[in-house]
Amino acid sequence: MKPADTKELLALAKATCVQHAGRLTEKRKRVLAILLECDLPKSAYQICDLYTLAYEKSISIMSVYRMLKFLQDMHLVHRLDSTNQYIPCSHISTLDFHDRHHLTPQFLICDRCKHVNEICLGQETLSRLNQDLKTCGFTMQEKQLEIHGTCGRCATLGCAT
Amino acid sequence: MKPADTKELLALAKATCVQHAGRLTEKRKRVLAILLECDLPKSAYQICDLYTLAYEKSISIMSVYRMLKFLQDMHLVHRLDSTNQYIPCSHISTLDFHDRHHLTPQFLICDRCKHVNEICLGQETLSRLNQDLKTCGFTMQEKQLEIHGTCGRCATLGCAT
DNA sequence: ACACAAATGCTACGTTATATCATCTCTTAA
DNA sequence: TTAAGAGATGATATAACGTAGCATTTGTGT
Repeated sequence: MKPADTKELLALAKATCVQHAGRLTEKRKRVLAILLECDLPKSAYQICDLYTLAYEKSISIMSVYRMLKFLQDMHLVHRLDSTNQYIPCSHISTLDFHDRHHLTPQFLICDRCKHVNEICLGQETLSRLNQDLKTCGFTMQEKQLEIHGTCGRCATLGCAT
Repeated sequence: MKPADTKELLALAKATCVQHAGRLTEKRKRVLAILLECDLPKSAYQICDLYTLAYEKSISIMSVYRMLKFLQDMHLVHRLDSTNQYIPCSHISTLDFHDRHHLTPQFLICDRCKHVNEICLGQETLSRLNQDLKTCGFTMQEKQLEIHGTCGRCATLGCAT
């Protein structure tokens, strides 16, 4: 169920980096590639291990964190604060940094199978939510929302935890 | 801007624990008291330090985690997953465990002043949100939502980060 | 007083993350 | 083409967050 080929996505990522004066070095590209090939979100330490396995060359955890930071700055990777994990952006193939949608993603995190679905809530729902928050004087940040629950597949299968 | 006296809240907490077959021991009470006296959310390690300061007796971090776990089970304390911090429940003075509202709080976290406001979104907003998620096949968990942004006070003051 | 369960102490360990300084590499401009 | 400088990576140390497992103490009911 991959939306596009990893190679293709890496090429697009490269273009995006060039546009934004960032260098998608070989190692940074490898870290992104690892995430793109994963079905599930990974921790920085897991990425470190996968890197060593895949490229037969170890990399320090420090470097991994720095590369993840870079990829986040380029909007190619998201960090899930509620689980301390990282996933590739679902919109690499359609990256458009003038579109604010991509800056305020919502993540549906299945607590059973751990899959994450990056979505954009309906405009109406969002404005209704913002309106609610406004009555508290609160302004929602242009920041992701992490919603935990059960995905359709797991609900259907009725699979155990 | 404390909604009620700490002593009073501790008494209510005690009653709640008794109702639910939990023992609010002296140490657990102290941990809760520390949180009740704080304006801002605290990490487990901060609570550990505050305990030592306040009671001139050190406590192991292990114990703090266990006490926090107990207080969470009693719904007296919430953990903020996005920041690894703890806050007292805002509803201690009105605790009613038959009311599902208290089981699905939303937290408005100000990224400037770090204050947290525990709210309950309007029923209409929530159902609209759930409806949106349903189109993705997703079912939201009976779990808190942590929303980051700027509180009214900070927005007014225009204070810097 | 005894027996039992719950709570706490204690030690060790595992995971997540950052600080700092050294080294390497790539780009640019003289 | 090479020197200078910025950016990227290496390497080491340390801080922050969290759990496992077993020993000891405390509290409750009989």
